[in-house]
Amino acid sequence: MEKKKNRSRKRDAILACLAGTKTHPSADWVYRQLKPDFPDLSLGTVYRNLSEFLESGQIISVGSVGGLERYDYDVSPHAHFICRKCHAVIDVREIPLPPLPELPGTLEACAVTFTGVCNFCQSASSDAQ
Amino acid sequence: MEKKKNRSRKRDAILACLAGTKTHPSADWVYRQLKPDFPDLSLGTVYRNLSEFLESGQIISVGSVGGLERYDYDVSPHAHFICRKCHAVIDVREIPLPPLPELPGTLEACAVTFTGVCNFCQSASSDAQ
DNA sequence: CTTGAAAATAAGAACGATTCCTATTTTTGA
DNA sequence: TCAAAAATAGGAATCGTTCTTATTTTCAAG
Repeated sequence: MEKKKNRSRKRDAILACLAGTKTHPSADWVYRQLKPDFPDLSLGTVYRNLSEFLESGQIISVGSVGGLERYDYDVSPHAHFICRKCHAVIDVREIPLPPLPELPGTLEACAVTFTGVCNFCQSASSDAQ
Repeated sequence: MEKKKNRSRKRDAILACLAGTKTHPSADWVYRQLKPDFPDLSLGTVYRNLSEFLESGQIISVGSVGGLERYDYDVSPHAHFICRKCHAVIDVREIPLPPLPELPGTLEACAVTFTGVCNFCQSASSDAQ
């Protein structure tokens, strides 16, 4: 028996915030983004709603990047490139997944994550020379 | 100019502990594992040494699983299956990586992670019926 | 339009993993 | 044997996240 959900302007705004960016934000980023429009928004509300979106499959988690959980509105299959310097999370498409091997359990999700230094940080550090 | 490293019996034991298990342990697991043999071992020492091993490339991180960072002595290319119920991390081999697309930065590492419910938890929950 | 029960929230306390700090101990090379 | 450098213990501090409780909002029924 699942609980009835009431409408909430703030919940809508949190989801819209995720939908409207490609930055794969953290809870805090969403909070700071919405705070001007919702001066009494609390960080706990952002966390609670993000958790609910996760559970209902409306969003996915990119995992913890630099200690901050990052979220993604795009639930379609794609990979991520994560910069270990600036912690940018960038979509990587056109990754044809290989035929899956036998797994030690039932598969629910698959994440492909590349790590390195993004082009921006790369040129920034060569400038610094 | 890199710093000279002195020998340390505890550091050796921490690395050996990782080398001797396939459970992809957390810092706390390593700590509890070694505490009987090193009664004055402190958790900070485990964290510090794990960080140093990470930085020197002697081990890799599996990422945060259920809020705990998990480490892997096996640095050869392989994937992981993570059970969302018991948080087991299980090696998955024979994943031929697809030809890589153009990436938005320099590639340093690639992680392939499957998520689901492991066979053990699966049968445990069907028993519970 | 009321009204009351359920749902959502704000505010901040609590929690827990990890990092940091400092005095002490260990290691190493001379 | 000795002194400088490295490593550690112990515990405080940090900080992302979760939890608690009193208050506010939503919504359906009357």
